[in-house]
Amino acid sequence: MPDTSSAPHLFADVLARVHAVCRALAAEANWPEGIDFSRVVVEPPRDATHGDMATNAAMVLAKEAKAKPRDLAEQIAERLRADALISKVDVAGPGFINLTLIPAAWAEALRTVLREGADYGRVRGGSKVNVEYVSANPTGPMHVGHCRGAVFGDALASLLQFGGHDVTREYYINDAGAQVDVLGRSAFLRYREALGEDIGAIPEGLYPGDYLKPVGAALAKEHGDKLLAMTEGQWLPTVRAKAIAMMMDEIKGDLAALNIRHDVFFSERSLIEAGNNKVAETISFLQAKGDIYEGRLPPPKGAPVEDWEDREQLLFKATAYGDDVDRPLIKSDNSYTYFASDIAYHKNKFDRGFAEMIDVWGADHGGYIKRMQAAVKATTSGKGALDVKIVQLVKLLRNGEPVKMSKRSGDFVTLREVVDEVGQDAVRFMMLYRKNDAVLDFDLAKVMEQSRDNPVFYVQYGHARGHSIFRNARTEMFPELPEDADKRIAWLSESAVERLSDPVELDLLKRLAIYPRMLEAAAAAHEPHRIAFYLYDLASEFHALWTKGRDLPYLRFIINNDADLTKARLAMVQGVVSVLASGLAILGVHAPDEMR
RNA sequence: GCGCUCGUAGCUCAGCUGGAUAGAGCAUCGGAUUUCGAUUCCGAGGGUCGGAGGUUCGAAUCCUUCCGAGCGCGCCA
Repeated sequence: MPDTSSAPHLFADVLARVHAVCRALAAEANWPEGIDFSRVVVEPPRDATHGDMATNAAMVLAKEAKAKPRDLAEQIAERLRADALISKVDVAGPGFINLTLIPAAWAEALRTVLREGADYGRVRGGSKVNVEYVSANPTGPMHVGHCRGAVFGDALASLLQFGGHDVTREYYINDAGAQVDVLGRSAFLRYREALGEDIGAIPEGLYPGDYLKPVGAALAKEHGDKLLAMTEGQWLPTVRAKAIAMMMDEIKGDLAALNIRHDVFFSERSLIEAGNNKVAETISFLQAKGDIYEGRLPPPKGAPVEDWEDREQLLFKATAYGDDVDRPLIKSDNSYTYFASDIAYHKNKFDRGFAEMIDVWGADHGGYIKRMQAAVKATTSGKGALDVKIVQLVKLLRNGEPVKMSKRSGDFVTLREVVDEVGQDAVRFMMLYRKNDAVLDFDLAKVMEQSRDNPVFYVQYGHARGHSIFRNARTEMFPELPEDADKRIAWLSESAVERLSDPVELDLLKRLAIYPRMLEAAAAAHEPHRIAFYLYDLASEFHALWTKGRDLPYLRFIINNDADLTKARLAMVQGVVSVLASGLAILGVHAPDEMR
């Protein structure tokens, strides 16, 4: 269980009070044992006129308490009225209990934001989680298609980390299949080229990209012409290994351009090393459990398979764990299927202590989820849980027109080209400004706009505007306002935040108070996009308040004849700045002090 | 044929794991507006939440079934 006590915030506080009231009632009225109170939630009501918070306690508990929801609501409401933090309690609709908090509660919420600083909303002491993402084949540089999964996985990992989990970011290197052999042969061609040979056009079936030229050159430098005298069986392991290593360096460079780093790079090949064959081990493990048998499969129904051969083969009983058909583990040439090593890989994750695993895959792997989850169930006896997050396609556009071809590689647009053009912040934010399972339009021109239409700009500008206000306050009123964040926060913590009483100010404070709750929900649902939307809303509200000050001078942040109020408002601005910075940090997007 | 994902305002999308009268931004229409840093603010119209059933106090959300779109469908990874 995560230790939420280390992350105090208003919603958790009020929820605890509601729980306490319910438990007290349960004890007095002799409700049955073992009632599940976890369904009781405290949330902001959809309609703000209903109050600050609402709880469903009465409706959720009515059945077990053998009471009518409205009656039970009245009982709970009566006790909540005695709470000093709550100024007004109403029962409404089918049994909602609407709560209005005393204004000081919001001032206190702001104090919490300032006191916690960068840790506001953070939870400590959660479970171990393995997040596997990117895992692009080491056969070339990353292309745009990889961007989304990379950014999504990275942000999800950060979100879970902030939510208290002990997160390992992992990359699975597919360095064992046929395509790395193709990579090796392609590199060998470049090696001959580097030795001066005219290789002509790259044959069909090999990788044509220029990015393999440096591999050829490196091989030539390292081995001279020695490899030329060998048979393919002799040079392939060497050439392949070199090419994979150099491609991984290339990929790591691409990831670095997006500010992404992994803790573990796990080699598929390492699973089938002689003397330590994890795949064989895993198959025996499953065999002992009775999850493997020799059998035949019906031919696939869809696109006809030309060389279909009905044969007896080694099958994993995936249907016993929720899959639609049983899955083969060994190919006709006696090597393992990709699935077989993937089972071993996920079992290995579990054996390393990860009961919780998250994989981030592209949309084209959707059909693979069931079998993998079946495999995890089987290899962990149901103790491991695998959540697979599918990221949908990204449609790359420029001013609404599809961008297909690349200047550099010819057939695909590389990740670098996109990052170089619009910057990592824009790429990261926009990749997260959509649910992962919805198709995303990414318009290269739009994300460069400096306007409200561009969420990246709008949110970052919110942060910059906060700092701009600090700079103005410094020259106009408080030369002593510290530049250093920690010192500034300490200085502002001394302010009379109770002076913040205008409804629009309180709305902003309420928005800040929701942040930890939003993070909790986003982490539980594995949905980092919620942060992006929250930040956009927060920035909008902040910009709106700023704009109001244009017409209504009393709402400006800097009030020349009222130092106390100004300081309180600066504290509020700091609250906004802190939360924007916190959220952007989780998304891996910079929070600039000024826009240039 | 089967599986997975999606379907919400004219467009692009949210909707806090079942809550109250379904929201926001563009766009449209009507008003206001030279700004502590960048054309902003207020208001209005606009919906069979793809269709039809079901589950219960209550459904955009869960179940069933159709319709439509995308992806996938032994030995590729």
